[in-house]
Amino acid sequence: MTSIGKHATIHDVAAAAGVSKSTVSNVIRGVVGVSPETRERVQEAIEELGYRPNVLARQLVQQRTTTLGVVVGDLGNPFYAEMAKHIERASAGLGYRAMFCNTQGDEDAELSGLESLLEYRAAGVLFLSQPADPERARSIVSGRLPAVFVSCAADWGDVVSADDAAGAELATQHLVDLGHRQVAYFADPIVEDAADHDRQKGYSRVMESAGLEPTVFHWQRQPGELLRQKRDEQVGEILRNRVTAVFSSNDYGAIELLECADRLEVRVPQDLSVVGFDDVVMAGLARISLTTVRQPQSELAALAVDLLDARLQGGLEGPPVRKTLDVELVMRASTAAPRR
Amino acid sequence: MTSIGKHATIHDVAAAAGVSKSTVSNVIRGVVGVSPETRERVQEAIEELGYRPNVLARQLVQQRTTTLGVVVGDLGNPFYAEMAKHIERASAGLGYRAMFCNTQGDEDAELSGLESLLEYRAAGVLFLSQPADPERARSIVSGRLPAVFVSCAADWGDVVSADDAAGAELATQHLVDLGHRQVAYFADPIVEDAADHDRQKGYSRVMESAGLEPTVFHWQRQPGELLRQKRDEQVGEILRNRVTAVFSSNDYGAIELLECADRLEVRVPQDLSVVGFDDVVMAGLARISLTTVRQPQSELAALAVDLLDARLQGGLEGPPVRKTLDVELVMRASTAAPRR
DNA sequence: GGCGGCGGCTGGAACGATCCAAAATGGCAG
DNA sequence: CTGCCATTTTGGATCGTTCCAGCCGCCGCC
Repeated sequence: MTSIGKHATIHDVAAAAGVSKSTVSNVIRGVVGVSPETRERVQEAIEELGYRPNVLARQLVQQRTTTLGVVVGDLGNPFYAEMAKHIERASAGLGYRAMFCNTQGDEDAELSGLESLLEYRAAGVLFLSQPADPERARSIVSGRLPAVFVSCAADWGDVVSADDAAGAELATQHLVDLGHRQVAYFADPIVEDAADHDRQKGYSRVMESAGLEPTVFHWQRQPGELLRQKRDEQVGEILRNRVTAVFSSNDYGAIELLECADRLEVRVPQDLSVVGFDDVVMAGLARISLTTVRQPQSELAALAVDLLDARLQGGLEGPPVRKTLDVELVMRASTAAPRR
Repeated sequence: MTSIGKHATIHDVAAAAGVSKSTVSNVIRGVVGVSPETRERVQEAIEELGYRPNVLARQLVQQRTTTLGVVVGDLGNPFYAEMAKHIERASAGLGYRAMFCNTQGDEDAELSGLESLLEYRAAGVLFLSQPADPERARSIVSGRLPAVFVSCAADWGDVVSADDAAGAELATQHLVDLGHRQVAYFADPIVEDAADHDRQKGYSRVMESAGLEPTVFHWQRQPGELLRQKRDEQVGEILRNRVTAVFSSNDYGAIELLECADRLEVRVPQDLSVVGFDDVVMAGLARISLTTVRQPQSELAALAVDLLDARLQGGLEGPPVRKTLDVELVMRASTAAPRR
């Protein structure tokens, strides 16, 4: 084996069809002004040789690529994996190819990923999560490539996000309407980014206008997997503070919370109501049945790619743009009125 | 904005440092025989201009790329998403970049993805799931690029997989040891590939040597999302057949089964024991707590990339190789002895 | 019959790197 | 002062495309 059989070039096709390479080029690009017979002959030669144009050479001479860099925090997190899928599909739909950089929240991985994207002359960059090192990321990308932030934010690129504040208000209001007075907010366990910030604000607003006191908790960030016990302690702590409902910055954290509750034999929703944010597929499983705020994932992805495309095509100029999509509260079995 | 600020080239650096482009090339490639002072000067110019070598140009002249194509069925399926993450990491470790093609089980998407990989002159292809159209995939890839099949199989490329048969035996034996007599096998809902086949064989072997009759079920394949009701009917059907335990081809299907059971108010594990295969992260959640067979995902990924690297470096020649990794039974709360 | 116009085709210069052969430089011995 | 060798540097060919300017031959018109 190992016969990595060399690829046919445009010259080979030209020779086989008895025309010049320019004509072959005209045929594959579908320009007008090639006679039907010639076109036919060239197509046959292409078929015959299994010729595929070399994208590298094309992009080199054209001075632009159709590669979109996608920086994603953790493909193991269902929300990101689902977003990645949608981004990939949206990119392909507009003729782009997505190149993923999974950073695992690691600054070095993020930086080398970004450098690599520059070396590949990516046409633009999509951030699916707040950069771990925003300053360096900015200095590497800004001014060179257009950047779009999806479900996170920075002032040096376009932003596409769900209406985080409104979603948080829906979620919090839902808990307040159920009769909860002690409602806590749990920040994202990994990165407390702009999305997190807006959700927290929405939460606080509703709490205050209901005359209640907002309480924000932060997961104890620990390296490695040892955080389980730490988390149980934390959750035990908040329950002792007579918290009866929690709004978590996202489903990932909410499901983590359900885990803790199960271990501590705290019943959900009887002893504790939980609301998440994202509506990942898992949240809809009967065993999880998490009340949450649905983000329109595929619309977010499509809009983000459209925006990047507009920047690249020159259809959009000027300062960064900020687009917000509506969200929706999905009520499931993790919320109920507090026990008297 | 839109100032997609042109990238500096090797010429710009050469001019800035007052040397020839060859010298700059020598510096960035780290070849010996460049005087320290010159090296220093060039490094400064590179820094100054924010220069990054153009990978496209390099790969064009070198006639090889470091791009690995990865064909994956559904990034929304946690097993694939987790594998994708590991593949990405393993690739980066050996200096490759992964390019994902999410096919969503669609033949057209798969074919255009593969064509695209050829156009990018990918160095090799990794299949994370059996191709939807094996014949065409073969004709496009085989003989041109080395291919590695991870957790699936084909005779025209190297195969890296968990010991599917042994895992299936562990799982089935576990159920038999618990006292189950009516143990059914559920095939993969999406693709019944080579991995599925081996698992089924392992299941049958244990059943027969225990003097029990193997019963294989196939999920009713339906397009769209209308299958929920269909599935409930199916599961109702098998329970009426007095099946007390099910071994599912993978966790995805097993979790689907748990869903049905919950809807039908069939208690797991009291009325029905369920074992999966893969040990996706979700299976370990307290709410799911699925007994399953753990596949060593990161080892599989690392081995697959190593193998592809060996093929590319010429360290491995000859006919396709088949590597198998050991698996392990993880006992959780979805299995118990049958009720009398 | 000459000539302008046009459709169809072609040659060659880019693009930005690598890498080899050859040239420049410099030190030292005869 | 010359010749020789080792070290450092350089020019140029090359990779596979795109795309522009120009060429060729044919047709019709005056």
